[in-house]
Amino acid sequence: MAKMNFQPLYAQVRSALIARLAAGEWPPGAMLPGDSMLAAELAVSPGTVRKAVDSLVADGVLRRHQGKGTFVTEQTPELANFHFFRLVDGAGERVLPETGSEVIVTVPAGAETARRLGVAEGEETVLINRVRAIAGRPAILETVEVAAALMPGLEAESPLPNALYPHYQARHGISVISTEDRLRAVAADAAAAKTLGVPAGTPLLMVERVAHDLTGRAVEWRRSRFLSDDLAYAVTLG
Amino acid sequence: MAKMNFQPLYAQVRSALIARLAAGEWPPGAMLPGDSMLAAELAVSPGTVRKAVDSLVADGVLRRHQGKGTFVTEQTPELANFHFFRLVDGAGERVLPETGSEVIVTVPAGAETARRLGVAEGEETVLINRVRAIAGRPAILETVEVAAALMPGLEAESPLPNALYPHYQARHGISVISTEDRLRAVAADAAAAKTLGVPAGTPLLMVERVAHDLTGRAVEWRRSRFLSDDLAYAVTLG
DNA sequence: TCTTCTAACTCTTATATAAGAGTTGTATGA
DNA sequence: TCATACAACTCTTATATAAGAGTTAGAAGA
Repeated sequence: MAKMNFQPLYAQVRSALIARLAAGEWPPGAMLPGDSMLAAELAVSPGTVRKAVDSLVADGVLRRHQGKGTFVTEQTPELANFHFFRLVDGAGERVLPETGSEVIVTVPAGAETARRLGVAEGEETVLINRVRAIAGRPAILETVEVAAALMPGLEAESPLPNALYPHYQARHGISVISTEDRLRAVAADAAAAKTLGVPAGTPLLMVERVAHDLTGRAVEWRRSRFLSDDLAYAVTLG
Repeated sequence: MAKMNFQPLYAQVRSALIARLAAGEWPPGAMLPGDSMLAAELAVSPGTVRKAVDSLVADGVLRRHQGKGTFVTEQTPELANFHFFRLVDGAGERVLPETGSEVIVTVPAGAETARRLGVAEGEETVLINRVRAIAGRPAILETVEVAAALMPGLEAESPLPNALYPHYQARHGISVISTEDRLRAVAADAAAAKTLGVPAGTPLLMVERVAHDLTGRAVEWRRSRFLSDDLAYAVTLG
């Protein structure tokens, strides 16, 4: 029976768990102590632990398996594609991108990048330019920016895998759990048109994304342009 | 201590509540019996009722107010705009549309409309064509289709309010609680370009949407085209 | 009449307990 | 050695209880 200072107990337990997860006490894929074990350790009732863990499961940070235990969600290409890659074809079936060309450079952060990532302007940033293909046809132009200090050595890790979030987690301990996406329609400029093999001015679906980790920190700023004649970005609002 | 046949008890309670809500036993804005009252009525424990109601609150069907009670969510223009209208301006601030012209006709359902709405091809459908403005400038072209049988008299209710979902609920007892949106980039055709005051071929953000009510039924098929030079569709994935 | 206090109701948080169901490793027996 | 049974652990579901906090209406007093 701990007293509640500012937040309810279960929210405090949740915060404590997030802190320990962020500190790496339980790496991705690891099993947490059982509910009753955690409850004893934190001196709260099992029901309160369960409520806190439930919220982390809802956020995708943890997952439970009856009879086995509670585990830290491990980013996999499948999971990342299912959760954060929303493209479907004309029939509504999900499509997966294939790797194309890739150029990685380190540059000082521009004004917008600095604002999106919450770093100082001019700070070192790794910039990744990729072309990705759908069904063998170049269809996605992607620009990814990450603070260099956050993921040291990223520039040297080329070629990067198709799904970046599992890579961030496995190599840099950064777990992306949510994104803020903003979608617009833009016209293909000359360079984009040439790369995608379409006329200049062709409408492209632009997705601007800021990705956040489990502490809420912005960790990636990404702009993707999609050839959307047969592709669409699908999302459910509820 | 009822035995669980197929589903856990709390899921059965949830289904029972949905059925009674869909039957109109508690109209929008009405207050439900208290948790303990419902528990006694359904012969389950208060904790089980709470779990069922919690899930309906999470789905936006109900909302709780400490000290007051649990209420059926009432669609309001504010709520509908906040939940289902995702446009933001360049600064990330939400924008609200203004009403423009509107044309309503009744037509037989085409193949795609029939498929989206789950009705037979050729069935009577109310078709609404609207132009909506942002900051005084025509910026949205919208085509809305609804099965005529679902909302009798809709055609005669012109002019319709800006937010349609509150109108569906208030006048036809249809509560939209989720949508499936698909976004693409398209080029403005001659007619669209003229209406929006831009050159033909200007990229437009196309949002195709199927709206569902609390029983999961498809109730509206909508296509909106947005002038997205200063506007974007914002969504959070988590 | 008006203000204040109280009672009764609501949801919220927290605890304790128990039985069911799925998984895994170990001990037992053939 | 091998197969089976069991024990110990996990999450899941369900119940019961209690105290805290917010709201509202009405009773009591000035």
